[in-house]
Amino acid sequence: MPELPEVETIVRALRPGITGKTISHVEIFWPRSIVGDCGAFINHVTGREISEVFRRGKYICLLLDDGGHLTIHLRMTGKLIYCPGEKDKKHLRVRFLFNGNTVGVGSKSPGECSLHFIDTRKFGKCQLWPAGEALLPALGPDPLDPGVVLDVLKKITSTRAIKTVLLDQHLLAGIGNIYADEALFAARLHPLTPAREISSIKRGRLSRVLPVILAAAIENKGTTLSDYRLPSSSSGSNQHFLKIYGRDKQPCPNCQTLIRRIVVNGRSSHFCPRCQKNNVPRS
DNA sequence: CCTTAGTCCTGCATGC
DNA sequence: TGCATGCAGGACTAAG
Repeated sequence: MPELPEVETIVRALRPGITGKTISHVEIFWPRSIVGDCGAFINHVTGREISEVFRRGKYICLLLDDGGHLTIHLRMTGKLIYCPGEKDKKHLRVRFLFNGNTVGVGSKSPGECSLHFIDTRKFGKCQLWPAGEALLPALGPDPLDPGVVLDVLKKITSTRAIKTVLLDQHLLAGIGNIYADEALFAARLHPLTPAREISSIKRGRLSRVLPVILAAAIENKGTTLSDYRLPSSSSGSNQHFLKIYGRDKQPCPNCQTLIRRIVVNGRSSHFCPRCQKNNVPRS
């Protein structure tokens, strides 16, 4: 599942390839991949030049030359792939064709390239935000911005589990299941710890490790567990460095105690029962 | 304020 | 071997 580091990796790869290019054609193969009316989407987007490519939480954002934005959320299985040929036709949902003066990646002719939005489970969404309309207004601040995580954690008065809070995109934008578990392990916090009961020492610890873990994952070009790929269709390598996520019943890298998996807020959560002690009744 | 269940989907794992 | 079942999961919505 693409989270902040995966989306950041994709944005960095996309930026030199499509900035300054014009969207010459859009083809929609699964209409529900578009938020709102498909015809209006095509009409607005076609002929627009890409002014900027950036990330906001888990959203890939394209600033268009008319001041509007095109956002893409990959959810679980979404991918943006340059010129993948015909082999992924089965899961192709939207195809963007670009032309312009910059050098296309994997393109047949100079300045031209196509970008395929491929999404097995069809949960991903493309959305148009007209000029003047606030972009993603409900999204919280970015956990990579200095001081942000500590500020947010300080303000929490909620009794909700810290795992739930980390996944709440209104509070912090971009953290998903993998990096929430990794950060809680590094901070030695049990996922069910009520957020407002976390001591200032542990709050400090969590706010320190979270940006480091995210930055390291970006360095590794993201975590490829199944679907996630770079636009070149190559894999990330951060999966080799995960310490807790997906390691149910395997020994903790710190103390060899067997890692446990529980469900918090409907999401699977992995933790070490010894390193991540619980103040709360029950494991 | 909060939590839970349902919705969207498909591929893969499980069980008989 | 084949078929049925169920599970995962990000964000949103409705219900309690």
